[in-house]
Amino acid sequence: MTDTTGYDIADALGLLLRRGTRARLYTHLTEGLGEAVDELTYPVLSGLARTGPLSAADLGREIGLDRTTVTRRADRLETAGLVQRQPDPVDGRATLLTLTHQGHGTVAVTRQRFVTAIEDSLASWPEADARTFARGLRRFVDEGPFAPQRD
Amino acid sequence: MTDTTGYDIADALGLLLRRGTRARLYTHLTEGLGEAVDELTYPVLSGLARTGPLSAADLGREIGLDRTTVTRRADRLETAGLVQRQPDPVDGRATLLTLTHQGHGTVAVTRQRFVTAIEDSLASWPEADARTFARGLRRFVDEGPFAPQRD
DNA sequence: AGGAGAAGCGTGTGCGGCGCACGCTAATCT
DNA sequence: AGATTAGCGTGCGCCGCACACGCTTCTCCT
Repeated sequence: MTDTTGYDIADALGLLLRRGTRARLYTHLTEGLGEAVDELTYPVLSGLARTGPLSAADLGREIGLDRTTVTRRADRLETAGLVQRQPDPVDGRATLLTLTHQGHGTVAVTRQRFVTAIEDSLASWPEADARTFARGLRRFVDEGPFAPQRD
Repeated sequence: MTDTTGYDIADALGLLLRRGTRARLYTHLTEGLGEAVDELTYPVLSGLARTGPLSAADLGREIGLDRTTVTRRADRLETAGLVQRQPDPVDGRATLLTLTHQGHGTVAVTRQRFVTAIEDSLASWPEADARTFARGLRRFVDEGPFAPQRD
């Protein structure tokens, strides 16, 4: 019999990467967190959480957006009190984007919601299967064909 | 010790769903297939491949886009010879969007590239592990918290 | 040491994706 | 048959995005 492993994974990933899936996910994760947090601004927020204080240009490189786009999204988040700007003490040209306390809290909430949703869906799995799957997924994503930028 | 399964999966999925990942994937899959096929038009193409001939309105519901957006993307694909319009024989108001022979070919190429990339990245895995992972991923996506629209 | 060029920032502007709203035709329902 | 519903194309307006400009600050070379 022929091996369908690649096709099975392709189907599953295809579904996962669909627009509707992403939209539903964002809607659920950011619900009730204020209108400043949406599918557009969240990557700025979570990028900052990942990297720590960063200039708009650097953050743009990190998340694959133009510097000016990052600036304007950060404007909204700053107005909402989730992000703060401060002059870089080391470089007088640069402005560092930083998460406020509330900003950290917002990221923590969305991340926790994400984890909870995953754990709920894994609740019916034998624990060993769940662990195996988690390890496999991590490996697949980390060394996968299109995951991190290696350049 | 605490269980980190949910966090591991969340991290991996987070990386997978990032903008940059998606962009790199689309770039690779659609390379050299003509400028009509890109991240915007491809969902129309693959949606049609999935469902068969469909009206713009129905296809819009399928892929989560406004009817008019689908119409305009289909215009480009039609110009490029990948999609064809024909009046619905059953409903005089409707226009069915259909893949041309070339359109089917384009979808086949991208899908094959996707499968190949996945299989390449799995080449170093023990075959049993790869199969287990594929089964797990399918299950996770199918019954997962945000996969198919159940409404 | 000082001037040139590079690198940071904000913001004005143009392009393009998106969906609402309009006017139309065809189907359906009473 | 008339009214309502559902399909289509297309003209807007809105907004995300990045390029381009002018400015400040750093860095580097002479």
